[in-house]
Amino acid sequence: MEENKEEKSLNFIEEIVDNDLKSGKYASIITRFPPEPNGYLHIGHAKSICLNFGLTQKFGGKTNLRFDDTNPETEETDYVNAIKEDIKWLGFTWDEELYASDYFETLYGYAVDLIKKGLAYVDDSNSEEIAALKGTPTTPGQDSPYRNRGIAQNLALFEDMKAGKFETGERVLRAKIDMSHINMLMRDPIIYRIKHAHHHRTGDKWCIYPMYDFAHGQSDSIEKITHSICTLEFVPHRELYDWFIEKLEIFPSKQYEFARGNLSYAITSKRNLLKLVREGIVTGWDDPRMPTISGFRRKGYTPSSIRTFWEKAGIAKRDNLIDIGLLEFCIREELNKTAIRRMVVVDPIKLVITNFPEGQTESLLAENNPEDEHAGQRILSFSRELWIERDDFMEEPPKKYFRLGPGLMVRLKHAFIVECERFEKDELGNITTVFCRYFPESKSGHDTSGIKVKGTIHWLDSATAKEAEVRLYDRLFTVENPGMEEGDILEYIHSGSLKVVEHAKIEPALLEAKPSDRFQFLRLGYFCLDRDSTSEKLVFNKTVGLKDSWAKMNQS
RNA sequence: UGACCGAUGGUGUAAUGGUAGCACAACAGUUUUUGGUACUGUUUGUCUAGGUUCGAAUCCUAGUCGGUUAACCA
Repeated sequence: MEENKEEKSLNFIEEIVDNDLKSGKYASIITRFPPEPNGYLHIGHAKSICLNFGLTQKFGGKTNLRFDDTNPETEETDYVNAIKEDIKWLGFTWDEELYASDYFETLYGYAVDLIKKGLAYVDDSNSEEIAALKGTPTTPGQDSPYRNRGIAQNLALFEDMKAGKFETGERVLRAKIDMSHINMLMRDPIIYRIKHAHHHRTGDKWCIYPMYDFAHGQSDSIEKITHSICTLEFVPHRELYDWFIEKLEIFPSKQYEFARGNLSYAITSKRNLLKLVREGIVTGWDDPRMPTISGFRRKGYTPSSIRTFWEKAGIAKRDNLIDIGLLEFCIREELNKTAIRRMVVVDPIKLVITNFPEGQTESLLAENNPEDEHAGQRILSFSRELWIERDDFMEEPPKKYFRLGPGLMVRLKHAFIVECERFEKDELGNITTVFCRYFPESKSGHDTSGIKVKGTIHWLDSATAKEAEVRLYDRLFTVENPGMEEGDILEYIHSGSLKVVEHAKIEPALLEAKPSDRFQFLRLGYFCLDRDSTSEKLVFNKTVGLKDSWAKMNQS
């Protein structure tokens, strides 16, 4: 009977792996996650991480972390550390921590091999000259005047390059393939360039550095990666990838490509992400509005919600723009089950219970999480003066407004039913105080009043309420696909993406919040403690709002 | 313009020549001391035109549309 649980179909890469294992092509697989340490990991990287590590979790094998650090000018150790932290936080453990720069010596040897085979040459042309002879997709390129140098001279020149006898950019090493090849990448691609730059790991040992195409596939091969998974823009590189492996006669790693995952209302281009940081649009790489892994972490997302999200989004080869609503669904679904409920009033107005004696306090029991009976209870204090949310009162309520207004009744969550008698405004016309009478026999759990109300609102006892800062986040962009928009990305920044509430009223119990805690602020959304919190002042970040069908009803 | 990759409801993703399914979203309803949750139901789809076949989302041909590709970046 329990046999009929449906087997989820494999994605196309899992299918390839499955076939390779079943056919005996490999006894076990090795994958790798190969970030370049020149920026922080974002939600798109998480897809690749989940795929690569997920594959070996599912089929067995190893997954390496390999930093693709072949460009000393942009790469930094700080990024290496941040990347490692993010991967660990996501819940994955790599088998080996490796660096393309570990292979510089080997790679140099491979280049020498190529030269000896007559398959590489040193070119004295500069960047413009090389571009000029490259041709176009429809016209063939032309041979460089240095293309037919002898092997011995190439060997000597390449050694001189390595020895630092030339300036940055003065010479390059090129593979000798075919200047009229239909694939532009095969038109004698540059494989080594001179950069007199300090490398974050090898220091000043090298002044020549391999290009991506002469480092990535070879690194895969050295590590005996069986399935080298990358995104679609590398499809044309595969031909070169295979060519080097064939000519070098090294382990035949295979490259497979999948479509990068794009999230609506977000960008995942490192260039633009860096711009947001540099221009001060956000406070840093881990600003909760950033689509970085560290941003989502600080915003209160859990690792499992991100993993679930990519599981649901799937893997394919077509371009996509995934609704951010799916990610929000994933985190709500998890937090609904696990988050402790607390009451917080973000925009307070006073509510006075006219028939409740002054100076008296009543204690009420409130469940911590209706979805989790083991979450326990807490005690709430109730007295004559309370705080309620400004949104929960209207002077002239429309139909179907199930909250407070002249003559209307609501239940105060975990407490009593109250009926509005009158209200006061200040000289600007803002509501300041609402006066209600309460029904003592309507106490939560002991309600004998027989009164039925449609609405329940949250509240706080003004005598015991504390204060905290609450940061309300909204999407960072005004358009669904900012990356595809014309012009500067900064034109599409949502000015209301952060609203800071300096003095929100909070339950005293919230004072004990720890950094790892996540809460549902009743009727508002999910929140977590921000690292900016101090002992004097707590700061809470909004992770995501609750679904709000009232707001939706009113937006049309 | 060339080459390559792709095209299934609003979005994402299955169906591997044999009943187009799942999730999110949307909509309607039930329950509810969170306008939350849970539950039930509904709407919406194979890019176009030919062909192969008893049978095509799937195979073939052509077209259309979208993406990638002409860095001493990865």
